[in-house]
Order: sequence, then structure tokens, then C-alpha cells
Amino acid sequence: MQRVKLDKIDRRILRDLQEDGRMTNVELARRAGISAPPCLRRVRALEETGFIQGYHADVDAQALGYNVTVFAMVGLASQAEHDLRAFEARAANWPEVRECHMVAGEMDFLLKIVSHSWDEYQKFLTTQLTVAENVNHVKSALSIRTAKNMPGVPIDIDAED
Amino acid sequence: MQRVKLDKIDRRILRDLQEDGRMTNVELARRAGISAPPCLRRVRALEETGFIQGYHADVDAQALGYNVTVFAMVGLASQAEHDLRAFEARAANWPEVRECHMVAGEMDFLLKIVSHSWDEYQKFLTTQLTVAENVNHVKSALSIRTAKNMPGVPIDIDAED
DNA sequence: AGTGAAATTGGTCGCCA
DNA sequence: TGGCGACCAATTTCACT
Repeated sequence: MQRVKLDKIDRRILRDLQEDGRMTNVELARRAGISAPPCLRRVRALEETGFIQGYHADVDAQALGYNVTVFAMVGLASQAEHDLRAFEARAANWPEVRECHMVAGEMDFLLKIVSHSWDEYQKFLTTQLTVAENVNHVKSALSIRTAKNMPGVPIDIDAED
Repeated sequence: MQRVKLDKIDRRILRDLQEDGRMTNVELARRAGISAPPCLRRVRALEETGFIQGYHADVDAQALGYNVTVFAMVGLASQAEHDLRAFEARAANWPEVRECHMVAGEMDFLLKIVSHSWDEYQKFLTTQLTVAENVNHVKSALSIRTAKNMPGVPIDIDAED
């Protein structure tokens, strides 16, 4: 990743685009206090240096029938690097697994999984996850309701970094 | 939420916009196999009915100095609805808490928290989270590395629903 | 609800300060 | 770097089907 420092204008652009990814460049420029062309150049630079990794529509999961979100805490039998990578590769290929984090502590991986129903999740659990190679134990935490779900990170315009 | 059924074109639009939120309407229309105006009408309808809840730039957290992601599993002393809501309201006001899920099982809430460093997280933990009213115990799971992080849900173009 | 053309707006480039 | 003007592409509205 680039070690280039961002100025206040860059941070403002990042913050605004994180909040509204479809904001027009002219509006973005207006808020940043500069004109459109340099603003667009900054956005392109932020994209090319990887500060902005992409843009995504935030789709309502429930409206699409994904009523169930489960956090699965997975323990593996072997924590050798090769085996960890193998599990990560498997997780990457399961479409219902949206996030896969390797964590420190009692478990090895924390997965965020979406499903249409508890039954469908159980089926995934029993036919895919628990029977996968090297998987030792799985503890499922069903999300009853999501009180907060903010994408991205807090961006402070006035920062030293 | 609207109980309106989506056709294949709508699902295709949702899928494409979830993958690339800045795709132009003409490109979107081209992929969906219709012309631009009706495509735009569909997008607006999807936005107004809440299927699309917004658009966000995917900002690289590490590049912005957020090197630490922690999942905090929180147990409360009282699970009365009023007390649950009070905790959710508190979580909503902590900017470093990006997600707050009420879960079934041994713990009550699962929080996804971003921080610049482990020290900063510890400070948040000891001065904000553990001392908050009704909080009984907190177990922190530090994310060592993120193997997968896909926003949204899998969208199958050919579905009955 | 989709099409095609028209008008308005925004994105993008070259050049200059 | 940022700003200005020009051109091109995209968005958006309208009349028609």
C-alpha cells in the first residue's frame, strides 16, 4: 500500500464517497472546495493507489430473502500455515460465506454467513462446513437482529497522519 | 419492506450494482438487455422501495491506519428489551463500532470494532465498553487477517421468489 | 412497460497559472 | 497542484408505441 500522505481534501473525498458512492464529481468537488477536474484527478489517484478499492450498492439482504445471518466460530484440528490457507481457500469458494477472519483466541476462524432460512443454514453447516477437511468444531451464533451495520471506517477530516 | 417480486432484469441490476456501484446506467442497461430509460426507472424504483439502501466506496481500512479489527462478544446483566435497546443505542454512538448484532447463545451482542492499534482498542474497551451500564462481560477476538470480505449477498439471477 | 430522440448535466482532456 | 474552457458521453425527460 502507498505510504503517500492524504491531505484534508483527500480525506474529505474519501469520507463523502464512503457515505455516498454515487455522488457526482461536481458535487464532490463543491464539498471539497475545489473545482471538478482536480477533484476527479484525486479520485482516480485514490482508486489507483488502492485507497478506494471499489464501489458497491448496499442491497437489503432481507428484501432478497436472506433472513438469516450467522456468525460461525470455527476451530481447526491443525493450525499449520498450509492448513489455514486451505481452509481460507475453501471459505472463499462458499458464496454464502461473506466474511472469513482468522482470529486469535479459542477459535481459529470467524465466518459471517448469510442464508435464506435456519434450515438452509443447517444444511450448509452439516453438509459443507463441519465435514470440511481439518474442521474440528463449529459454534454458530445466530444474529437475532442487526442494530448497526456501517460499512467502512470512521474518517476524521482533521488528522495528522 | 415491499413484497413486490423482482424479475430477472431487476436481479441482474442488483447484482451488477452490488459488484460495481458506479457502473453507468447505459452499461447497466446494456448488460440487462434493455435500453437506458427503463433501466434508470428500475434503479430508482429499487432505491425507493429499499432494495438498494445506498452506495458506498469501499475504502481500504489499513491504508487509513485502521490496522486492527476486533470482534467483541458482549454479555449483558439484564436482557430486558429496554436494556437491550439502551445498549444498542450506545453502540450506535461509538464510531469505532461498525456492526452491532444481537445474537442467540452464550453472549448477547457481537460487535465489529475497528481501531488504529491494539492499544487504542484496549483504551476503548476499558474506558467505554466494559464500563458501560449493564455490560457484564466482554470477550475480544482479534482478527489476525481477513481472508474474505465480500459486501452484500449472493444474487442468483434465476430464482423463483 | 419499452423505445428513440432531444435537452440538460456531468465527466474528461489540454492548456495555462 | 488548481482553474478554465471545450468536447464528449451519460443522464434524464418527453412523446410515442
